[in-house]
Amino acid sequence: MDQLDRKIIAELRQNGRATYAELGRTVGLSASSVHERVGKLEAAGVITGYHAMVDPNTVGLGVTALVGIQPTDTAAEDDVAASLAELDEVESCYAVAGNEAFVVKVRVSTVDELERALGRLRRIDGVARTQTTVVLSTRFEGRPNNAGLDSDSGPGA
Amino acid sequence: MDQLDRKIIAELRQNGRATYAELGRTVGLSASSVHERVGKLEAAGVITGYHAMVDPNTVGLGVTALVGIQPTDTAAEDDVAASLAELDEVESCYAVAGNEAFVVKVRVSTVDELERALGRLRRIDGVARTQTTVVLSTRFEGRPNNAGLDSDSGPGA
DNA sequence: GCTGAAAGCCAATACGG
DNA sequence: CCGTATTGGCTTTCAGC
Repeated sequence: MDQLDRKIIAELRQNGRATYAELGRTVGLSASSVHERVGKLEAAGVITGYHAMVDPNTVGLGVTALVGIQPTDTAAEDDVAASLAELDEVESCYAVAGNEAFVVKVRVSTVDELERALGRLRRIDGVARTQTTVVLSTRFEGRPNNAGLDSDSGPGA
Repeated sequence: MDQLDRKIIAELRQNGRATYAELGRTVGLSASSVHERVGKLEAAGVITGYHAMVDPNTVGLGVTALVGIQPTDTAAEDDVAASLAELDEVESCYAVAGNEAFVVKVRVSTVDELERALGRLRRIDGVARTQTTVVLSTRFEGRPNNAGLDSDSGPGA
């Protein structure tokens, strides 16, 4: 994992469909060298996949909410997480410190759907309470954070 | 935006590097038709980009936190959002309903770095208070939510 | 809007330094 | 670990339906 790898990663985060030839031109390597490096980065689990980003509003997912989940005293967190994973509308799930066991991001089409989704969340075994924060607008999201990919590991590190 | 487009989108969300030929085989179209459809989806803003996903832990970003941001009474929210966007460690930013104006996701290398990042957040003009929730583990994240991409627009819709 | 064909480019592999 | 070479597949464009 040297500077060249970091440049390749940064480029692929920005353009996941960049060709090896393009990447080679950007970082100053041959396409085959880039191919080899990317293969190793994938095998090492650094690059976990490539995905098209879709504007949620254009596919009928205009309502987003962040939902804190308080478990019952006897709940097994892994079981709760597994149940959360089964709900399509739960896009992300974080186990957190604090009063709540999890914070999940939920995306649905309408406020009506949100109500139904929250009902499904509360019906999960081991879920005691939910606390919902409605997202009014997404200012930016999933932005490439290159703190670990530039020359230093972040401001003031 | 018909069923074929939805299948193409679902496929590209899962594999952003799928070739047009592959997509064509999956959905039952020629590569050139897929090419044309994808171009239109990109032009229409449905597909906003393609990105490699990177395991944060492997690039020195092992600490994640969700930070609620309470603005001062006189703060201009757009200015605050713009300031948040200038910080590399802020990966996502949502304007939310409730006590707080924003919830942001912060990713840094260490707890020390988190402390410094929170200091930078609080120093932003218009930020009165922050409330930080440390993420203990990411169970899943950014999962393809195909609620709007399947035949119906979600469970029970 | 889809197909099929043609030209150039790329992916993937193998091999040599 | 990197570069060159090769083969087959793919992208991209365009004519035609």
